[in-house]
Amino acid sequence: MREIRFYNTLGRTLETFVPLQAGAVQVYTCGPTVYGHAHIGNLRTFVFEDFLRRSLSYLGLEVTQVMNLTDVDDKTIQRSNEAGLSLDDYTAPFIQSFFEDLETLHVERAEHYPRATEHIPEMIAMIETLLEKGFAYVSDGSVFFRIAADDDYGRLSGIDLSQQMRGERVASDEYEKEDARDFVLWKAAKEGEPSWDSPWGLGRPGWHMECSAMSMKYLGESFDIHCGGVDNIFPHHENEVAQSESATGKPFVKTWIHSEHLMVDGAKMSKSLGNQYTLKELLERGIEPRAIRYLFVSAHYRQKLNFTFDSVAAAANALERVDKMRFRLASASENGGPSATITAAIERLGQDVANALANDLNASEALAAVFQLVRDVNKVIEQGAVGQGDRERVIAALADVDRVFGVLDPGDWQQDDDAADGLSDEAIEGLLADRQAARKSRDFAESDRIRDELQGQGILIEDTPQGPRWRRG
RNA sequence: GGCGACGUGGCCAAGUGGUAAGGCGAGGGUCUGCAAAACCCUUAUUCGCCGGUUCGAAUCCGGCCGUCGCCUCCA
Repeated sequence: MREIRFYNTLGRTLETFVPLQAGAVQVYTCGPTVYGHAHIGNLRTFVFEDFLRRSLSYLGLEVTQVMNLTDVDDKTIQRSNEAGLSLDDYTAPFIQSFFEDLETLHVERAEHYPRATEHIPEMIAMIETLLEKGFAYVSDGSVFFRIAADDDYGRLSGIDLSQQMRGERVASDEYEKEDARDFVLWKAAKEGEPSWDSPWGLGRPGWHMECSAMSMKYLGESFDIHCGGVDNIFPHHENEVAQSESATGKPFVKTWIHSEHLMVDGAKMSKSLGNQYTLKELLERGIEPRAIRYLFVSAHYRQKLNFTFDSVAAAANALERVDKMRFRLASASENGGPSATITAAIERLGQDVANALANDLNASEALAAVFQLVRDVNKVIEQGAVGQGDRERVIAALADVDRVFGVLDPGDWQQDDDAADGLSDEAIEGLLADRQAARKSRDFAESDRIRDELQGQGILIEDTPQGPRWRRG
């Protein structure tokens, strides 16, 4: 098996990745908090995690992925109250919307999507363990993690809180903490809030606790990879490490992989700038989900990616380059045996893609390999040297690497209504025949009229020495 | 203030000590009735700036300039 290297936030180095169990890999990915529709920044992260999942699988590992749904926290509670709905009724449409977005962007399903509200007993059990071991304390019906008891707190994020806040004893909100640095594991219920019964009275879990308890339930006390956006490094993931390792005495996560943020027009997305697009808003503006996925996948995950309408347009054009090669190939005639050039190009593609992915998911290099194939195949087509079985072999090679990218086959992204409206194949063939007749009699006004008519219907025509070809654009 | 990331052609972007991938865009050519498509060629002697290490640096070290992120619940 090829050596896989990842950049581990824990230690901030590129290191060889060796799964805890040979041949299998466990991945926990922080999911959405379902108080609203996901914005495209959230979706970049989810698409990246999908890319990671597909890459691991492509490299021969069996993946078990868990993505949590945070369906109880300050925001979900506040907004459900404002809406006059129960927590479940309030979050349900956003959960549905989240899954629709994933589907639109062809994100593969994770193995588990645990919901916080369905794992309260596991969280309570873990908090009890922390209390028993002296890593937590109860205060006014809430439970806090005692950071002073955790020697290596700050290992993941590199933040040294002792310099900043130790001993200040700040009362945060209405909760009383021993130390300003301490974070909440269990929040006592306030008036009118949804709550669960616990040894400390009615309340609800803290956010960090949700992820620790659910990841351990599905992946065990120690597992391979934990992902999330960079903003989660501190405090969320730092706190997960603290509470998890304090509870079990074992290493929690081997490799932490964090993806950078999506920017919009060069700025961080924010409500005030009005650049917090949802996927549905972009679709309404006529942007193809396929181009969005390509854009997200084409940049390195640890690099900020600037989303602009120009950049999605460029992404769409890049995809078109692959589509056009496919199109030309499909109508190329076979001459002689398999092309040695194509054999070599296919061999090289597989190697280059796998190597690029194994090197900290270098998507740009992997895609460069795809375009290398496109160039090589184009040349063979141009030379009329496409041989027996070459067309199928190239399509199969593309399909093989597309297990990772999930964008290369336009057929996968066809709108249902595409074939329904517009001209039938037979009608198009008929018009093309008319056009050929007009061309033959040098009636170019007529032939151009037919071409324009077809183009008006979204049918693209290409004339070749072997005759015209067409496709739906 | 603390911690961290980044600055590569018109735009996007790879590169982890050996002499600048790839995509978009642009220009020229071939082909074509004209287009379109494709193919070929061109588009960074240079990688923010200044020093240093080295036979050799975009890649390592130091300084400076600039952009950005995190610093208690935002992917």
